[in-house]
Amino acid sequence: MKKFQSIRGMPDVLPGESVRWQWVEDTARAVLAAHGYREIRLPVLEHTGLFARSVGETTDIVEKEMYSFEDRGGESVTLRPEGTAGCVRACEEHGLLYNQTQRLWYAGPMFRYERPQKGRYRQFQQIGAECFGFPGPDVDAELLVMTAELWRALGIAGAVQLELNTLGSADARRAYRDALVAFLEPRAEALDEDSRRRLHRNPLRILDSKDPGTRAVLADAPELSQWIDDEARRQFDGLRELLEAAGVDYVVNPRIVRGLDYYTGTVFEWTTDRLGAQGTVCAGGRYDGLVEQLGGRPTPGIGFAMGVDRLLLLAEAVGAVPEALAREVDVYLLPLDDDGTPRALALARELRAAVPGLRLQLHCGGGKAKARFRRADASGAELALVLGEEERAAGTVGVKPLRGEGEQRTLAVGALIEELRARYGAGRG
RNA sequence: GUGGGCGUAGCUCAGUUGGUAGAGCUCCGGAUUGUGAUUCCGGCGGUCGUGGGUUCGAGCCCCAUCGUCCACCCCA
Repeated sequence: MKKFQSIRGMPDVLPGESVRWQWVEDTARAVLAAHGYREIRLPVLEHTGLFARSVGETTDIVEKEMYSFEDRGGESVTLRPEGTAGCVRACEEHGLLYNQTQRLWYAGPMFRYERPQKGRYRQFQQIGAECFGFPGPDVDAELLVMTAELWRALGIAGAVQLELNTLGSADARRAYRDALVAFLEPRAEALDEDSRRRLHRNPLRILDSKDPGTRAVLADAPELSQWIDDEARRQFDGLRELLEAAGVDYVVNPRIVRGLDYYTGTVFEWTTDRLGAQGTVCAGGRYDGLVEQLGGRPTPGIGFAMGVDRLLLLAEAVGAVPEALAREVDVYLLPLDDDGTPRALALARELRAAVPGLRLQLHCGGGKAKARFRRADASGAELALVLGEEERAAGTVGVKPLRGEGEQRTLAVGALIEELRARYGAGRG
């Protein structure tokens, strides 16, 4: 019979890997909570129109990467390709932006129909944060300081670099766009094929082209910086001062334009050179017009999203993943024969109740003593708790170290609990 | 969507000019009727990604297809 495979670009996270994901997610959760950000949980499916209107009709994401389909009611729905649009929608729908500010975060899978490659999957995990009602640049700085803190907590601070740019107000951006198109149109034949295609769809992306011919044409092109309005300039300079005061290093990269239409003003990317072509690990920016665009009152906003898949790859590449994650079981309780199962079941329950945080795995599946100890070893546990006929009769437990030196000892249950509390109890060092 | 590399046991991989498929690890059993990891012996495990074609004969050559990896593109 033909076996099924997972859908292309939608990888499984296997046991052994999943603890690493939990480590990244738990660390991020802790940092976000420490900064007063609150979690919002959002659906994975939204009306297709939401993304067309926010991300932009002519962006690559909307044009060719969305998982869109008709539901059974004939309505066009889309598996979310990013989180900001749904977050704004939810905030508006529930009045979260009415005369109040918000600092929010969310996590979950996003979907884009792209050609999979290292660090790029069709279903991928993002953690995002969004702030509403703050004109900046103070929250902008807070967000970036917070991400820098997360990189430190994950042990990847030395492998990432912050790149900043400002796109100016929506009007400024539009004016620059027109000027750029006016400049490039007569020189179109010197551009590469991709850039010619983008000329009327998404001209700012041409600035990012790697084609030598296109780069030569761009050398004399009008620069975005000359179109930046005073307000955006003031914001950007303010942010730079705050970052410098906070000791967060950055470089200004005028080529960062971002691929989603809703960005205005400050934009940023955290990048690394350790992951090949997929070097952006976290990116975001200001989107002061988005709430209004989706039918709300004018509300300033800023946010970012980070790719959990890529952060994990990066942490692995620089050896930042803690060794301690390898052990998922502390102790392995094995009755030596099936007659010991009832007592083992009861003892397991007693120990777990007495030692919160203890990870105790009970032997199941029978077998001879030899096979049981082999399974104890394979579980990764540090200690085997042995429950044979003798121990049962005496009301004791054999305690055998499975790693390193040490002889098997026989302890009464009370003494065992004391020892397990000291070694594995919640809050242990 | 475009270009290229790679698909052999659960895992990592050998496999000669085309001649009926191998190793290590894992797993199971034994040496050890209540003691793992080390040692020794034995065993299970494969429609060689899938479907066609060429050939007396295909893991090997050809075509298609799927998957995967890398780059472009795009982005987190």
